[in-house]
This record gives sequence, structure tokens and C-alpha cells, in this order.
Amino acid sequence: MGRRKIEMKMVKDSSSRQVTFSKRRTGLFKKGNELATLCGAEVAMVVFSPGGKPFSFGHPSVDSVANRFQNQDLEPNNGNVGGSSKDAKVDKLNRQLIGLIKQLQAEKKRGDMLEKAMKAKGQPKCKAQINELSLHELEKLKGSLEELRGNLKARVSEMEASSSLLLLAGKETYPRR
Amino acid sequence: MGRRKIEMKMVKDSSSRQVTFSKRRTGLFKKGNELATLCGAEVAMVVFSPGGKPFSFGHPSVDSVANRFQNQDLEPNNGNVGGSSKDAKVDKLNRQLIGLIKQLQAEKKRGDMLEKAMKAKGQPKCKAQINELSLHELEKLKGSLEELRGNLKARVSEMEASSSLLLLAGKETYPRR
DNA sequence: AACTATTTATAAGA
DNA sequence: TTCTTATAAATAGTT
Repeated sequence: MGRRKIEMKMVKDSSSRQVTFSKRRTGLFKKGNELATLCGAEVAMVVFSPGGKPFSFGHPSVDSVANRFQNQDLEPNNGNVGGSSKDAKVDKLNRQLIGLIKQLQAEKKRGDMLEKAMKAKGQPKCKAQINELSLHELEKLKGSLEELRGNLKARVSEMEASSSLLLLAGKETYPRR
Repeated sequence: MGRRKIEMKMVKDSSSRQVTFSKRRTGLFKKGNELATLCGAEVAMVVFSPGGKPFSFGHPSVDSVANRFQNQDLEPNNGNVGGSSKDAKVDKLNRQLIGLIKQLQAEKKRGDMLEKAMKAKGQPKCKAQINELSLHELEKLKGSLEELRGNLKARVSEMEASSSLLLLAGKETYPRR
């Protein structure tokens, strides 16, 4: 590309790597913006530079697109009663819950780091306080989540049983979008 | 661009808009991949087509980058004791919690839609069952989250008080990365 | 999906 | 970082 074609391998010199990153990040975000403008698409991009700095672009916003992505087939009901759409939904719910649990784990790790930092600082009392509180709460929350997940599973069985009955009673189909 | 320059406005004809989307999405993801390869950057991209279909690219994965983005200044401790870094951390924690609550709200909305779908189907008993269970659990969870958030706020005050004392006791500085 | 005339992106250099 | 420029890459319109 450009003045010379380059190999598609990691740029060795860290200084030129940083330059390449800056230029290409600019180009990438510009392209993302064009895609959104020309096509009315929603776009979210997050990039970490080789130095670990975060950059992001979003249209309408990173958050809104991320949220839509996470909650994907939450949309209308576009399957039929007895089909696999229900299973898909439950899978999705489960995935969302797993996501929440992951976030909680990340938060817990964060708490550990905070604790470590305080410990290094040499203020044992304060740090202990912080962790007892936060970890306890996090555990509690995680417990709630797991309980919720268990309930969901149970509910799936009920739903499947009900839908079998529905199928016997006669099938209607939902209009597709 | 290309054979002709085009205006940077929404492509009117929906059919060509879809074609443009496909081509440009491919190009965008390719660029993202190149950025990751050349620079060792982490990249996550999510795009919704004009028709609402989701597409994503991630290196190493959308999830890992999203997670890193969400938990940004979770890294080591790179501020000093009495400075604003602690406030920043607490802000971050709070933002994460707000994020969790948002997700829960999204999930609740999803539950509403499921309910609506079941209602349309005309199986009042089954639907009611589903919602009583899920909404109840979600409310409970949300309550836990809000409680956790309250505790965090209280902890912030404690931390601030402690750090004031630390400042008086003498300040050490953590090595910066 | 393939083609190709052009525009756009960008590597190297300043 | 910003600019310049030669050249590679992307792509709009067409088939």
C-alpha cells in the first residue's frame, strides 16, 4: 500500500508501529463513519493501541450499539410456537446472564487489585474494610445471578412442556417481519 | 471513490444501499484485521446492516476487547494516594454498576416482549407464569445491585477520609508504568 | 459475483 | 505530529 507495499506482519520498529497505528486508526474510524452515513448502519468500534490506550468510535454511540448487539434477538417474536425459537431465546438469556457473571468476576478481580494497591500502600485496616464489603456484596450478587439462572432453566422445561401442548391444540404462526 | 465520487449522504435506493453496505463492511473488517496484525492492536467492531442484521469482527475477540474497554482503568495502581485516581476508580465502578443495571433493564424489557408474544399467542396461563418468575427475579437482582451501589458510595466516603489521613502521614508515590 | 476506471488510503520521507 | 507524494488498495458503477 502507499509508497511501498508492506508485508502483513507486525511492524518491528515500535516507533513506526505507533505511526502506522495512528494513521490507520484514523482511516478505520473514517470508514466506519462513512458506512454509517451512507448506509444508515449502526457502527461501534473499539481499538487499543500497541501502547494500550483505548480509542473508540460509535454511531449513534458505542454504548447503544453494544447494547443492541448484546440484546440481539430480543426483538418481536418472529418464530413459531413449537419451533426452535424458544430454545434460541433461552440460550440468549443464558448468554446474557453468563455475560453478567463475567462482568462480576471482572469487578471482583478489580477489587483484588484495589486491595493489593492499598496493601502496598501499607494501610491494612482501610483495605480490609474495602474488600470485606465489596467482595461480600459481589458474592451475594453472583449468588442471585446463579439462582436466577437456575430458575430460568426450570422455566425452560415448563415452557417446553406447555408448547408441546400448544402444538397438539393446533398451530398458529406469527407473522414474520 | 471508485469509478465515480459519491456524495457522503445516505444512499437512496435501498438495493444499492445494501450492496454498498456489504462491500464496505468487508473493507472495514479487513482494515480492522490489518490494524491488529500490523500494530498488535486489539480491535472490536460491531455493525448493524440497514436491514438490522448484526456483523462483528474482533481481535483477539469482540468479547475480550469489549471487556477490556469496559474495565479500562482497572490496571495496576498508577496514581498517588490522595490524588484523583481513587475517585476515578470509584466513578468507574459506579459506571460498571450502572451498566449492569442497564443490562438488567434491557433484560426486563425482553421479558415484557416475551410476555407480549405469549399473550398474542393466547396462552395466558403460561405467559403469566413466565413473567411472574422472571420479573420477580430481575427485580430482586436489581435491588441487590442498587444495594451494592449504595455500599460503594458509603465506602468512597470512608476511603476519602482515610486517604486524607494518609496524606497527612506522608506521601509516597507509586511508580508510573 | 466479476470487472475496471477512479478515488481514497497510506508508506516513506521531510 | 503534520505535510507531501508516489503508489497500493478500495470501491462505484457497470455487466
